[in-house]
Amino acid sequence: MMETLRALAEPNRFQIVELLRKGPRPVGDLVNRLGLRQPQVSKHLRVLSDAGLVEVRVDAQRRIYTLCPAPLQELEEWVERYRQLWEGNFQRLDALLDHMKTQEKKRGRRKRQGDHR
Amino acid sequence: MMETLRALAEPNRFQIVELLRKGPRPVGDLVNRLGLRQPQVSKHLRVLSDAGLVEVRVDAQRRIYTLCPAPLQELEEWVERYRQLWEGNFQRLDALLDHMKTQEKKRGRRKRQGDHR
DNA sequence: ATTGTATATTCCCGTAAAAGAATATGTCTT
DNA sequence: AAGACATATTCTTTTACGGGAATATACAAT
Repeated sequence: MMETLRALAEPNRFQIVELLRKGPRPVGDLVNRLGLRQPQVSKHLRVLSDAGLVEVRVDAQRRIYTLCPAPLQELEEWVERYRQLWEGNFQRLDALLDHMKTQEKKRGRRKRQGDHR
Repeated sequence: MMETLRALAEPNRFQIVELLRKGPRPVGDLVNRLGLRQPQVSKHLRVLSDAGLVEVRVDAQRRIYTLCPAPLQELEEWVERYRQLWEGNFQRLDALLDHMKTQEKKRGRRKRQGDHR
């Protein structure tokens, strides 16, 4: 998950992923579309590959890169756990309770020292 | 979008977001839960704030941070555009066609030079 | 066998960004 | 008013990472 995010957080890699969304592409293709030089593209592809975001298929001298669903799927699942945020504010409660609990100690400490607020 | 990803890509900030998912929290609370020092937490919160991921509510000396839905919602929408990836492989087609088009030029060039493969 | 083409890798450099330490700001308590 | 407390900001140091240039690898074509 962290690795996925790190990989996507770089603008050029993000673009690569966007391009690959439409389908697999060889490196040269990507080099043309992005304004980047071939070595940098290869390097970015390496990072994406390490993150499991892309896979290579070898076709003679060409390397055809394909987007991998898994990490994106994971990302979606993760962000979906945040739905409650914009689907009603039934959060506040436990957080506030939790917060009050944290304050207890300090309040107690103060009382012990004669806090008569 | 890019800013959201950049912000989330840092492990500690990611943790902060995870913590805030359950509800708003003051800074000190976060400092306790993460193993971080207060200034770093404040700095990370600054980045998250700049990315629009959190908002502050002032409560006396406390600053209560709350997660903002919008950027996460955007992120979800973005990743949802990738659903087709794991919901059937009806992609390949246009990509391949596109790829073949790119190859035409070169093939033509080779032919002109007497490519009799 | 030689040349050309597609891609990957290595090394170096500059910059951005994170951690550490110290300090500033503002509010509360007494 | 003085001290404690919670948080933010600044400055410095260190580390990570992306770009550039050169080179390596591997397959293709003649």
